[in-house]
Amino acid sequence: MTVKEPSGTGVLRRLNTVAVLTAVRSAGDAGARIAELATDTRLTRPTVAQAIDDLVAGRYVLGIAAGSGRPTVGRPAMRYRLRPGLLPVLGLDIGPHRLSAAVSDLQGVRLAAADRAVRPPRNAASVSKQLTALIDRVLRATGLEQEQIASVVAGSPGVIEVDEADVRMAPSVPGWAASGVFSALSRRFAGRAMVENDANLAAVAAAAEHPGRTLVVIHWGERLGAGIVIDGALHRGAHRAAGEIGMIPVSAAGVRFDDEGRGPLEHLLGAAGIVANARATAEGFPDSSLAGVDQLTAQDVFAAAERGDPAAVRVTARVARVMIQRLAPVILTVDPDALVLSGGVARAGAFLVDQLRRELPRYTLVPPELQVRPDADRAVLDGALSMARSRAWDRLTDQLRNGDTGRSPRPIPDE
Amino acid sequence: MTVKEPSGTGVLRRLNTVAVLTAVRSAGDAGARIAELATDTRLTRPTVAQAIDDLVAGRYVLGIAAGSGRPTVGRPAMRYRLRPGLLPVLGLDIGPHRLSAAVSDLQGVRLAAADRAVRPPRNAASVSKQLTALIDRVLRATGLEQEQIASVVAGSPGVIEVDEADVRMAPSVPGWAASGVFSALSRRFAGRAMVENDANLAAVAAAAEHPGRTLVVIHWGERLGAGIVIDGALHRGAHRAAGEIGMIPVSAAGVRFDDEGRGPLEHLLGAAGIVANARATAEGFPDSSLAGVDQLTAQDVFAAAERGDPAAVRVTARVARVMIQRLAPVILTVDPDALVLSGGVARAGAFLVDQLRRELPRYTLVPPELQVRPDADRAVLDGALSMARSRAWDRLTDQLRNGDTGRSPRPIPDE
DNA sequence: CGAGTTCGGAAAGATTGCTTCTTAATTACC
DNA sequence: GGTAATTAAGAAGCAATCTTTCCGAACTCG
Repeated sequence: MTVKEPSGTGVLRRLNTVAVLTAVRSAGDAGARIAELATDTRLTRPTVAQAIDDLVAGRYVLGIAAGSGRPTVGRPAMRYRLRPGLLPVLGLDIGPHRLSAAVSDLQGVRLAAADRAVRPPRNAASVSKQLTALIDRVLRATGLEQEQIASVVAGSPGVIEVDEADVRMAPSVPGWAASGVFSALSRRFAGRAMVENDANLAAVAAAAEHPGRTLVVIHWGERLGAGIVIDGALHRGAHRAAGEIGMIPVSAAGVRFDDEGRGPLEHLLGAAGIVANARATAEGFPDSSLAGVDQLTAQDVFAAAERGDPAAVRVTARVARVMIQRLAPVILTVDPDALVLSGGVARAGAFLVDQLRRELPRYTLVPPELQVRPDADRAVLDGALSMARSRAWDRLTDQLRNGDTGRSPRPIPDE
Repeated sequence: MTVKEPSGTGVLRRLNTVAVLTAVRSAGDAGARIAELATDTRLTRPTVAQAIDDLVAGRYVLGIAAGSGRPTVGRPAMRYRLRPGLLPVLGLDIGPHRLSAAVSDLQGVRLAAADRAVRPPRNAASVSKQLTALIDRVLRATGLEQEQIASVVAGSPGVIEVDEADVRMAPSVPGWAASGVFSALSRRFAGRAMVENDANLAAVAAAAEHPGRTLVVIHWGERLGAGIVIDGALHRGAHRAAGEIGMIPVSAAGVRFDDEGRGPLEHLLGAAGIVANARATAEGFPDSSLAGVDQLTAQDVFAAAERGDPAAVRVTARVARVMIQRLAPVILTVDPDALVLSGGVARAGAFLVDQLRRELPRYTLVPPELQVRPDADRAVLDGALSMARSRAWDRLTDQLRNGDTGRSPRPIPDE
């Protein structure tokens, strides 16, 4: 709708401004001197200085007097860094049992965080209300208005389909009315909110630690999903259904959902499936510590295996073998640098992981490295923040690239 | 090693020149008028004219006088198109039984093609010699010197590993000494030659017909492999081993190679496996047309199934079911727009394809469209040419973007 | 053959980045 | 404590580019 878009020497200036801003960003908290930015961007010093002036005027960049420490000869240089608090973003983890929220700025500094259990009823209206209260709480903690939030990303289980700002969920977590929650969210943060599969967000969190690599990130807990990262970028698939490994068929029956809406492999290897397996196996081992236990969790099974309990060892070994066997086609297809284990099972302990490592070479051509993310329960929230930061950054650079030089009007609201 | 690289207003000009060249390219054979290019590139007419002058001087672009047809009011405009014959590239398909070669220009016009059977012995020296003769033949047919070939891409079965211009082949096609062949090739076309897995090249050929889409391209014949195309780009994997679906394990035994170097699924569903399966099944059907046949091929089995032969129907249905069942994890992982069938089996006939289509929804969450490429045997060569063109184009635009404006020196050798 | 239309070329104006020179601020050394 | 050395920052002149604008060229239509 722009009336006209002349692309004269102005584009060059804007391009250079973005290049300088990018260089400033990658300099991190310590900031960078103009001379350093000049070599990084392959621009000359006066050009960089010009761009920096604009960026400082636009309140994107902060100049810090040399003063502190670092003894050098010559006149001390000003250093420039991204303004702390620039582009605050909101990340959400909307699980069936727990809601988490956090705010960070573009540099990744966490400004506030909060979480709470989901109280019944779990219908859309109720959950939406609880989420709103949680968001209010974190915003109040940061002192930010919701208009200042540059981007919002929410994670939730299930296949997420987006149709013109409306969100539907494919079968998963029965009764889990995420759809209504998300439409409320996108009303509140118009144009800035998006939803993403929780396994995908866990993958984004892992991708942030392996920039540019190719990963298969297994989100393994009550449910089972995978996030596929190709050369550092999340792969969503043509229908936003990539990585749905919980649906992998394990028999000729094909894809069926169990009573809880779980796919075949998810049914077999999800936490519930592992417990069921353990119960059945324990019957043959009367003196196993698993026998006759009432409240059994997958954690208990893995812990018992690590202690050497024979039934638990048997179950765990079988789980590992089946998992790798069924995962083999995924690994052969993607050929990742690493296989990352996230989700609740990632805290399972060494025995399961050792078993997985042992089985990997048997079923794959080029076994990837197996890594475990211990902070599994924070992965989704971390990924949401990471993705929100990316989106905010992309929008900012796009803005600067075409039109808004950042120097004159359009003041950024103060913190 | 460039002494210095100032990036003044010159970069802007080079950027615009590339933009104009890209617009000219996408205009195709008909060419485009300067005014059209101006709107396409969002540049002004004088700027485009300037760039066109440079490009014509650099012999990248050809101006064609309006003359022919197309009656319009006003002064007829010059039209500009890529110079025919610009950046000739060589594509090769180096199979165990047959060598194919073709030359095309950047626009995809095929300038020459030739192929020949591989004569024994099939060692590196012998095959290399035969390939050299074939290349000489196509080059002679085009009248080009080998220095004028802008890029060479060769396809061959097997996992291909490149180490500093040296090529090794992972186990596949025993005795198939492609390694030596490729090092000879890269000596001849220094810096311009590369090798690629044949399944990957078939995928590239399919990708060219579905720009920007996500595809799983099954290369199914004597051997079994897949090429993964993500958003239009070939995905090679971290170890260049992506899409090796022939290695998918079909039993707890894991990945084993048979006597012919085939992986488990390849052993089961490759052409040889299908024939073996048919032989075994036919024993229970004495009046089947497959019973007692000496020289049986997979083609024969599928043709018989189409005629309604009960043994053949049974075998084909089973093949289809096993294939989709084993392919399900791949599809669930990638979530492609389409599943493309290429290779010899793609000519199998309607019955197999129908069976495959029928099984797809049973084993996948979002069944992709199943497409068949009938020109399966040309797919590898087409893909090689397509990839070679991409590489030549990328190198050209890179050159133009930094340094070589294309206007003054550096004359392109005449056709 | 003239009016209308579109294309192609050229000159003037404006913006940008580069080069170079000069001034400023700090440390090292005598 | 003063001077030399060193590095940073600012300013002016220059070269290159794109844009705007104008005018001639070429062709069709009536």
